[in-house]
Amino acid sequence: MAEISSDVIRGYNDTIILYLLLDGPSYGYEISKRIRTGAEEKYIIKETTLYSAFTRMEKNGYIESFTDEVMSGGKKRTYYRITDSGREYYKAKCEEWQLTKEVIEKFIVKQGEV
Amino acid sequence: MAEISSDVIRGYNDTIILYLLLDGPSYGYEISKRIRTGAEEKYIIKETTLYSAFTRMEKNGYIESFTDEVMSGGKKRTYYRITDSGREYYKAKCEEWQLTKEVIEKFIVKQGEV
DNA sequence: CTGTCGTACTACGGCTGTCGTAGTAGAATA
DNA sequence: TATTCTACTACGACAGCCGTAGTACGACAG
Repeated sequence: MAEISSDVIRGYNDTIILYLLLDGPSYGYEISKRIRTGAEEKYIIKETTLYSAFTRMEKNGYIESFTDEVMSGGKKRTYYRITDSGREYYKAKCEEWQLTKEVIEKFIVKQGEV
Repeated sequence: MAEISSDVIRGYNDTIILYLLLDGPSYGYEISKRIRTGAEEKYIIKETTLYSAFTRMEKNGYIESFTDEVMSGGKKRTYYRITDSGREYYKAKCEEWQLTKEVIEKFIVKQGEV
């Protein structure tokens, strides 16, 4: 049974997270679950990957964080909100994806005999 | 102008090379040019990336090398030939690609407003 | 009342593949 | 005589993913 390529996802984890933040602010644990269900269990993001993506994207100005007052699960939730710059980045990534896909598919054989 | 994502390609350079070797043995410089033209100049593989891919794939048994007797361009050409194991790997990668693409596209908005 | 599961993270270090830079070497072209 | 093209090789840096582990609280089962 084929697995997702984490080397492809590599370039798109940030994009996936930003997509989910378009609906409004969210936090690690929830994003993680929404990725899993959104991908129909075919892709489960690793916690470390997810949280390091948050740190990186905040540094780059694509998202902003704010902390919940209430404790949830023994920790304070850190929420993230997408910025305008994040929206632009997301858009650019979507365009890039179309191009990248086209290129790769010139070298991929669908179902045919190899 | 959007550029190809080298973080996506990362997982597929090996696959692209193997695809080109399906036609018969070839060598670095030629593969490089065939990638560039095959991708309509939208993707140009870096030499270091290409040659390190050869080394890796030979180690993994996906390709075999043999050296040309004749000198070409001041160096002896090293040809590579795909193995059965390489063909299997290529096939698996093609299937993986379909799945990965599906997953990513659940989080990508086409042309729509963001 | 003790242990496991779920929530919600943080820290650290290793690995892989890509990439920049640089060098070698001969033939061909200007 | 110099640049371009061919055909590589070596070295080291870097980014992002991932395994492992630890912290901390509530809820629920046995």
